[in-house]
Amino acid sequence: MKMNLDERKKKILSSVVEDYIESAEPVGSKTLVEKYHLDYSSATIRNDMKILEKEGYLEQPHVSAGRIPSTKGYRYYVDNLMKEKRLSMVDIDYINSTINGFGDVDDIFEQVADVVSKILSTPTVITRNNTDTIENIKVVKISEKLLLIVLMSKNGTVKDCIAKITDVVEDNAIDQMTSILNQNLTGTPIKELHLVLNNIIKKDLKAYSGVMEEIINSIKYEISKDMKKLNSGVEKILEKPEFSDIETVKNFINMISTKEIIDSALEKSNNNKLSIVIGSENKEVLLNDYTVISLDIEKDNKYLGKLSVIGPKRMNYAKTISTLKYINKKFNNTLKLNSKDNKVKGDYSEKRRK
Amino acid sequence: MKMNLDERKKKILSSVVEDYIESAEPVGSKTLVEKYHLDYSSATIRNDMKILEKEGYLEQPHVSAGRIPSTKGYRYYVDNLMKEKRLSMVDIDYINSTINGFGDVDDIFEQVADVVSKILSTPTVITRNNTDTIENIKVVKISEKLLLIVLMSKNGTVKDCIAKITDVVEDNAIDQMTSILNQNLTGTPIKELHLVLNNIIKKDLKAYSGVMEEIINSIKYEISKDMKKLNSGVEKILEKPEFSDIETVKNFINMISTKEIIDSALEKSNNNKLSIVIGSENKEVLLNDYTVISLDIEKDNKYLGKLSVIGPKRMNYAKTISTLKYINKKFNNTLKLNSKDNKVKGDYSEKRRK
DNA sequence: TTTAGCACTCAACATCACAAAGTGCTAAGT
DNA sequence: ACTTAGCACTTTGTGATGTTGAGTGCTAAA
Repeated sequence: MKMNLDERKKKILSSVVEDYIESAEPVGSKTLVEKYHLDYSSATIRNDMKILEKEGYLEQPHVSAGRIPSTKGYRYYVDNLMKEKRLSMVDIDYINSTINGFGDVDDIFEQVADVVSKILSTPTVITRNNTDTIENIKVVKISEKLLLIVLMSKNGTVKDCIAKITDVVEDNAIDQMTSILNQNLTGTPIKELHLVLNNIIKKDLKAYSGVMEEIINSIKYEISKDMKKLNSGVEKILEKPEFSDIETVKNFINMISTKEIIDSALEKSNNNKLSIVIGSENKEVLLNDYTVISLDIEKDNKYLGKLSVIGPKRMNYAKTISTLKYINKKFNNTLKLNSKDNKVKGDYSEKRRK
Repeated sequence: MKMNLDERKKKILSSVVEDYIESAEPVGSKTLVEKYHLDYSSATIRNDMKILEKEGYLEQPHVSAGRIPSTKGYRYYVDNLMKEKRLSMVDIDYINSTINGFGDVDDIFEQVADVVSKILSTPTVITRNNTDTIENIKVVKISEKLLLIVLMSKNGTVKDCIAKITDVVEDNAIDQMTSILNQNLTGTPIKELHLVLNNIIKKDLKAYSGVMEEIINSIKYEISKDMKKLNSGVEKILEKPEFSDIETVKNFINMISTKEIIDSALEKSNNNKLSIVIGSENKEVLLNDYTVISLDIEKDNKYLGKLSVIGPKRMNYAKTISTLKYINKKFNNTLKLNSKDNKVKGDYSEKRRK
């Protein structure tokens, strides 16, 4: 049930939001008249601001201060008032020169997170989708006592780990183990791998159990590494004026260091590819002063993971959104480039999918 | 030219350091008499403290405050007065249950850094030695369009990366490339790999240049990833009272986010395996309020890297040192365990060393 | 419906006084 | 010659008080 604001109120709300995003100071009626060329007197603006406050779009820190946007105010601004902004050439160049397509999907995620963090001066978090499934496993003997195990996932991530073995293993034993692993694990979601591995060791592989146990333990260790990665950018966000209070800083650092909070922040909240969760829209109370903007990364309609930006409610929504939209395009191109190569000159991707 | 302190002065200095480490408050003469059972009046203590201050062991924040240790004071304490403390059973258990020996040397470094960070509530930094040399390279075809390149180093680190290729490559071409890579790269220090790779591509490998270029680019990307890794623990250190000032917090976060500063902090400063650099002994000015304690990790007299702890000057030296010493032992056992296995039942390590 | 004018409120800052902690020095004690 | 009691002195921290300035809400007039 959204109130229909008249044009003047929209202009006022939008100006308050934009001024506050820029200055971090409560915005007064006089500032608005002077800076935003509203053709009304400050008294008129004041009346409207009062109404906007009653309707819940604005808040007043105290009676003799200007107004700041409420969560509802930011929401209205983002949904109805904000003008899309083109990303600057500098930023575009920076993105293009940094995303180089080396490495697997994981590596590209990290490169992207790093770029975004730099452009927006804000911490970013990568969440990889753990519903990804195992596509193929290879075991390679790299020396007498070391096996390299390579796990390829359906969505193009390659994980690998080293198993140290104590017994001498014949090449054909390795081949057999590899094929048994593949028979059992192909199609298994990575997050269930743990269970399936335990079953294998009990059921099928008594014969090789010594070596197999090493292999399985190594895989377990590898997949236990976290799928979420905080890409710092913390040092920059601390320069913003909302972090002039020591408690805020500590709470923030604590928050982004706490896995559970980040988990909850990044729960999928709607079906948009670009999700914006503002202030108190966050379920997690500690996040109520922050905004989390997440971009879902997909490939061939498969969800690969997401890239999230965490900042104060007073973040530059327009720039953040245009950056993420550009990144999305870039990401698709980088991934598609890989696929196209495969389709044109060989058939890695088809093969993987069959 | 170290002044010889008499017993009473030693006791006073040691008590001031220990009380200040515990309380973070300047220590007064009365506190010393009461809490540390010095059998002298506060006036006597005051006289001695004055002398200790004149000699540079103590400082006074202002005239009506107690004393705090100077860098020289901490140094004297660490070198002459500190009593070694056994690590608690809880901590020992925690270390033993966490360091599991999975993964390669890199992984073990990370596990160790994580444990130390938790036990000491302090940020830790891992520095891997980049004078390590390439021992062996393998190229494995993991699908039509993906090659896995495995780099094994002399000191037991395994790095690997994926190369996406566009041309079909025969198995024997891969074998040839592998052997050319090995001929050229074996013995090359990792930090010079970059240059050598450029030479190879110019000189030897025109024939495979397309594929080879992909391989080489992937290797370059992989080795460009940083050898230093900050293992957070920042959230805990911020709770310490020295971080009640907002500027201190920001400077600290900035400092540990700045690669160059960390680099300089970790420069080898002496020949001890356990190096302790206190406050203004740090070359880097921004580190003058902090102490960096680093443990060199070696295997068979080869320097593998180091594990460093960064904290306020007022850190718990005794506990930090005993933790690191225990970690050193643990680390050696874990590495030796690997070697022993190899010696007893096969010969991976000898082979690698020949 | 808009606006000028004005009384009112509140945060932020400065000023002041005072208590608490701890020193340095002097003079007396051992 | 060393130790100590006693006391004046210094400085920080805290709370009380006053002042300033920004910005509002309301009233009454346009």
